[in-house]
Amino acid sequence: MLIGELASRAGTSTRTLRYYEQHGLVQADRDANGYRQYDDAELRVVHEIRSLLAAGFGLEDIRPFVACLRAGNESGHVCPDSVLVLRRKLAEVDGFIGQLTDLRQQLRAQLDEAVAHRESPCHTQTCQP
Amino acid sequence: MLIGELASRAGTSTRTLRYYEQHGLVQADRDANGYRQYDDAELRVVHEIRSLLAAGFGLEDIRPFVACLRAGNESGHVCPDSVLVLRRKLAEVDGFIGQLTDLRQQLRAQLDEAVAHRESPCHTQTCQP
DNA sequence: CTAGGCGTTGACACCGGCGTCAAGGCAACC
DNA sequence: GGTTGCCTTGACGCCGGTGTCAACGCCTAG
Repeated sequence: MLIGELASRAGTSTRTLRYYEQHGLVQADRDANGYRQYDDAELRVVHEIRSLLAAGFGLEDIRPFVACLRAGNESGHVCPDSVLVLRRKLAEVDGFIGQLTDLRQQLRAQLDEAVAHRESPCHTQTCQP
Repeated sequence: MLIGELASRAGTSTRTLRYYEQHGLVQADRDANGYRQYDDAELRVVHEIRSLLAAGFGLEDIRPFVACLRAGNESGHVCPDSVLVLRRKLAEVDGFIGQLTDLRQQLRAQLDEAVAHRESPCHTQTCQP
């Protein structure tokens, strides 16, 4: 399979595939003319990468998942290294949710305050005399 | 007040202040020699910008808050335009929290799955014969 | 032979809020 | 006059994943 076919089958671009290869995530043999030749298994790898990226992982984090797939597992998530990354990400997400929840509180408070303020004697930009 | 003093009083850098000015958020008069001369009120403006940035707003979003302060209000949050931005941001944050919550669910599920998998016959990278 | 459709590498652009360095002017003190 | 320390503008770098263009090679069909 050439790069264009893999790209369209994976729903992405050739640019993207070359980028993944450059970062050691996707592998390709070369034809005599220098064209990349892809194994069918690479399609799965690319799908794994795409879904993890969509979930907010970075390429570095994705590496162990790909290695896990290449090691012959049905899923990229079952290897110890992948699990470590999953745990770390879970913690990150929890922290992030916490921050956003705090922020949400503040925003609500400021909104309420602003609304309350509007009922008091005029202080706003658009007050009419 | 010169730029260095404002920077240290506001806990930021001169680069940052010039950047804000370039984007129309901070204002300065000029001395005869071209030096920026800041009004005391600008310190407050810079503080407002810093805290909103820290809360995750972008410079564009911050503009109305600064305008509100300049209009003589005690808080930058009380003007209609600011309130619009606050509402929009609140909605964004809610959406984001929702996405992260979904993601969290998926991560938990994948972790649990991986752990369950490890108890079944060996499929992982590091299995010993 | 030529056109066009695929492949190759290399490099710039983007976004946003700065850090950081360059090359120079101004002020004040020794 | 020289040093030090502030100021000025301008410009590149970063981060990450990708779009996009350039300039070129390969292959096939008409």
